[in-house]
Amino acid sequence: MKYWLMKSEPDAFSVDDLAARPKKTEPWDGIRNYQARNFMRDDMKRGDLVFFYHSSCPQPGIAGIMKISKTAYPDETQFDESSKYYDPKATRANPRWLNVDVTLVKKTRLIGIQELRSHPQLASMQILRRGNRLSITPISEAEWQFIVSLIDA
DNA sequence: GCCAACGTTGGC
DNA sequence: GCCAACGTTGGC
Repeated sequence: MKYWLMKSEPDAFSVDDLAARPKKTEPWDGIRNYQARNFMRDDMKRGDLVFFYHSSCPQPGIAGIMKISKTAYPDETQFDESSKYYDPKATRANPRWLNVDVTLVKKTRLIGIQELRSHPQLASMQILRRGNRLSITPISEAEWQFIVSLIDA
């Protein structure tokens, strides 16, 4: 079992949006970065735990905990010409992009990026590195446990 | 709105 | 296969 952090702009899709979905479950679609796709394809398993991170917003930070409820399968939006995620080079026979399904475990208090930065135990988190743009990053077990302890504090 | 970082594209 | 140009991300 692994731990992850996945970013979303809350204007587009927030933790409250996920909470409102049937079964609190949604495909995590629209990933158009190969490294992030490969994490989903190669490393994510059912039951893996994920921090839901709000980015590009007034209060960036961790806002919830999710779990992976379905492993990677082709992202429908790549075939949809009306979608902003449409990819003309993708075909059903040869899909380029994948998504997993995520299910909300719980909303958390917002752990802001400033709070995350204030803890030396978290200094090596990829999300805190300058210029980090990767929307899916692995989290170590120690980092996971530490952040969970912050949530409960 | 600024700007640093970095992935992608395309000409050669 | 190199690398400059360009586009996007995301914190501030």
